[in-house]
Amino acid sequence: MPELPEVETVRRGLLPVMEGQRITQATVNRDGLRWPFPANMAARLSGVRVNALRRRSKYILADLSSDETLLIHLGMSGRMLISGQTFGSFHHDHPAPQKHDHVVFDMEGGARVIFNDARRFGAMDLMPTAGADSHLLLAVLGPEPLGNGFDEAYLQARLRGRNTPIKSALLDQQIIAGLGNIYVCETLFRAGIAPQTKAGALSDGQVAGLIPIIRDVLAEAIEAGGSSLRDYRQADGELGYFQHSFQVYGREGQPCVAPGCDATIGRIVQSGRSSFYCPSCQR
DNA sequence: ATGGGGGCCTGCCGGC
DNA sequence: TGCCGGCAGGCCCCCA
Repeated sequence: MPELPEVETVRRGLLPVMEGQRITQATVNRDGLRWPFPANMAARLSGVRVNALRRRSKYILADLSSDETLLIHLGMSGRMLISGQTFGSFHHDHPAPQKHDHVVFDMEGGARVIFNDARRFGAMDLMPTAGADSHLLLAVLGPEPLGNGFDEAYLQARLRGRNTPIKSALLDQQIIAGLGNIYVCETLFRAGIAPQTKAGALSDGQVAGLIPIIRDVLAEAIEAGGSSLRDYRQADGELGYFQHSFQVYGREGQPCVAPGCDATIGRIVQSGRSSFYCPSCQR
């Protein structure tokens, strides 16, 4: 589902209706998603203010006035749907409840935020804000690709000697946090590196070259409001449009976009995931 | 330690 | 129209 750019887009969409506002009532419609929800989650979320809405990798973190932090993961199909906003004289009414509306936040400003997740691969948890970084799901994550801790020396060190394909290595959240299948495919195309290449076989120059490419791909996707496939929607229900910029993802059998290249985009399966690539441009 | 595969869920799409 | 197989943005867990 949502990779880093989509999660960042969702976070930005939620900011105006959640940050600095109180959750007047949280409604929890099932026991859990991927894992059981923490005890008394609805009560612990009702009546508290959202002091800050942050992102770490593909997780949204809401720091609450109760000194707890709410962790939200969208899994593959999770969406945050917003209603009840007023734009000038236009009021956006709340929609009728939908299948898979698992958690509902009614905000003091009148907005309603609904966590809807058909496949239930998503997750929510609550933890003390003071120890949020040491949460089991967050402590193991590698650096943020758009942050200062992600540089040539780091990535070279992490890939050195690794026998796994570079495709799998870049999907490994412990090496770099936030990339998913789409943006790894697009990154490797731009880098001209075949997805099957062993991570440890890349030259230092090739690894160094990946850094700005990863940053560019992610920044462009955030700028475009993410990518919208079957399940993903921006927080306000609008569609992101980065999917129109895909050069290889989902383009099996179509011509390569590189000038002068007459090859067709191929697809192989690695670790159970589809890798799209140009067999001519990527070596 | 590392790498690969299974499984979790539901929905959608294409083919017959 | 209906059924069935294949596929989907993530990621934990188990096994070799």
